Amino acid sequence: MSRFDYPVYLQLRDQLWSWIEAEKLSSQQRLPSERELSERFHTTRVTIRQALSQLEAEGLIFRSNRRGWYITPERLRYDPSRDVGFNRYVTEQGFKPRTETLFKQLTEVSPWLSEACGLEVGAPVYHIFRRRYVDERGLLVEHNYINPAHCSGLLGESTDLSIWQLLRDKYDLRPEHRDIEIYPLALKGLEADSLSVNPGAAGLYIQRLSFDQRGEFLELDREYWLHDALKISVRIGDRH
Amino acid sequence: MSRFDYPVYLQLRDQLWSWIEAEKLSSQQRLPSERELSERFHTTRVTIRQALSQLEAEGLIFRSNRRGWYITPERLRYDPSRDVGFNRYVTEQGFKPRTETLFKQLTEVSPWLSEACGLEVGAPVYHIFRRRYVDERGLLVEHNYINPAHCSGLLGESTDLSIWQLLRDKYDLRPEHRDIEIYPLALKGLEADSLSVNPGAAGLYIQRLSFDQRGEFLELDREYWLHDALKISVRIGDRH
DNA sequence: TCGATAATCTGGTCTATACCAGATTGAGGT
DNA sequence: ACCTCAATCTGGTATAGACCAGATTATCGA
Repeated sequence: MSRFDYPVYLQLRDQLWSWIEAEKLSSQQRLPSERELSERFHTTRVTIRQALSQLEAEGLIFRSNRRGWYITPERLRYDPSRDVGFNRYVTEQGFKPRTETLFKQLTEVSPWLSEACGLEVGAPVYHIFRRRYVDERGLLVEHNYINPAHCSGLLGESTDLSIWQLLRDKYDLRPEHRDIEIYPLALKGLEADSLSVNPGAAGLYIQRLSFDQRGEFLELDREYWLHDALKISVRIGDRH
Repeated sequence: MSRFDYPVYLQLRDQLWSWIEAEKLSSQQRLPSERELSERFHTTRVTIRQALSQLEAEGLIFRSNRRGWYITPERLRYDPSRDVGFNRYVTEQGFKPRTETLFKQLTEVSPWLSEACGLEVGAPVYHIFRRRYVDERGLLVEHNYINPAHCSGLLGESTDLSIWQLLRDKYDLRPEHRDIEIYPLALKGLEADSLSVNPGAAGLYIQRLSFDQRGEFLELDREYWLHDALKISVRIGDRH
């Protein structure tokens, strides 16, 4: 009952999968080099790479720039509708969070940002760019564009923790409603570089546009996640 | 100011992008064959394929099994929290919807389904498997698992339209709350075959677990979308 | 002991070629 | 005008080899 046309790279995929299970490789452990694998499985490097890419697409393994292939950790559960800080929900799930602020600046509203948030082109806006880690693997980068109207001096604060918490506790600002957009995309340019992945790597884009109690634009959040890093989980229509 | 290490396949990507713009190729139009492109751009087929894969990952083009490369249509906007049928919101956006029921059957609750929905293993459950098209491109396949308790005879109805509408109008069943899960995955097996894509093609998984007015399990919906087919758009916390 | 440097290892890119299977096209026969 | 079947075109898979640049490791000198 064997399928004749089952291609070699898929057979290799299966063998690699079994091998990983047998060796009980766990999160963040490294696989042998491509050259070693291609010898061990009697094929060429090109074909072994096809099999590895397959497992990468399936989220079992990931590559780290010119260092090797590693076992992908469990997906992080994430609810973009809840106003809970990154650090908190990562910790809740038993992982170790870390946030790096790559830059923060006061800048001017660009045309596309104006389109999205309603502020006039050229108006002042805070722009924060951060990278977030879980167990020391960089999972996403995030652009925050914040309306400085009611939170001047924000950039003087530490932004390595929750911006949401900062806005609430220090400036009494909280999102009243939000527009959320989610879609798969290819990481490239700044986002790919910041996450040390090759251009074209699969990613997930999450955008949150928040308005405060007054109905004014509060914040635009643009998150670029690795495709294998998260599982979005939302509960809707529950009163509890 | 040229970057020395900008790889050929990314240069080709840029050239192809420009070429597509210049030719004003539009939705669903076909590109020249890989062999022709590799001659035209003075490179090998392997490298041109890398460039094409890049554009595929970015969602500009898609491949149709051994037929060629085509321009990807605009993404469909989709709100999984709204109880609006597929046909309606596709039409609203100016596209042409179509649904194909690939099979429907009364079957038994499997262990993983029991885990998800709370019904006992072996209990009866309706299982419907459908494929959905937009402008004659198959964008997703969908498994519906429905609790037959309050809608016996459902399988006798036509399931090429909205199941949600059927449940509401004929059986007075409506989802009261839902648990939604979303994450990127690789399409494979039945789902990849049904969408005529290669195993490992990037996809988006959307699961909706619905409970009715009584708090009883109503329906489990598992959708497998092409990665470039949709843009999820949700509004949260708005009273309008 | 430490820091700089050289050797080595890794995945990333690229060429050239070959054959296969599914999809499409075209020629011929009715 | 239609069907059939062969030729052809397409992307999919696979081999064998090569060189590059970044990352890591080993070595050597201060």
